[in-house]
Amino acid sequence: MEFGPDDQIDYDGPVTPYKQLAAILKARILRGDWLPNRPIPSEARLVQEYGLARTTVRRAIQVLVDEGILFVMPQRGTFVSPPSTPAQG
Amino acid sequence: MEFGPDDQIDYDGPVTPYKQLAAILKARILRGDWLPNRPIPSEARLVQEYGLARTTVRRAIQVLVDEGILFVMPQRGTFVSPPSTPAQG
DNA sequence: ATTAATTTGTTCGTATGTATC
DNA sequence: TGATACATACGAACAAATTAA
Repeated sequence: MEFGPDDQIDYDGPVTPYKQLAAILKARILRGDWLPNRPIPSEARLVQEYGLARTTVRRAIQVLVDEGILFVMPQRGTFVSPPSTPAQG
Repeated sequence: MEFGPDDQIDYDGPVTPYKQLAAILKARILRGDWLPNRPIPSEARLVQEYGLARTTVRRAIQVLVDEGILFVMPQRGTFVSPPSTPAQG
């Protein structure tokens, strides 16, 4: 068994909370909880939902932004990136 | 009663303090004081608790890390390794 | 047009760990 | 032994743009 993205944060675990949240959000996206070009819950909402500080939530989001999974529209929200369309095959 | 890892360090004994501490920590882990994937007390805490220098504490921890009993997550803490599950007998 | 609420952006301070010198 | 660096987390506050009423 290994560390997987549950729905709860393990504060005392070896994996930092922001990495846990990043994994959780990624899993939820892949699961289809939020669709491409659709916003994920606001930072404030995620703070509530997972009981984390906003800085921690933002760090998790930044991870997924760096991975190209999310993109941010300032003052509008954070959205699920559309599937890569290389060459428009 | 036999010779075993007590809770106190014998500075005048034949066994070096860091080896004594390693034995103590190992005993406490096997006893279940700290569970798998859970952090053991911080280095600073162990320094206080056993009255040892930090270098000594770290040396003791390194022994158990080498034995696979502990693993360190930088900037996070030192954790008890999960039980090896070979073949899941 | 005003106002208020929402949402991301930014910064500061405090605390806790290990890492390093 | 002591000091500093680095990574992480929480809390709070404020700015700026957007949106809704």
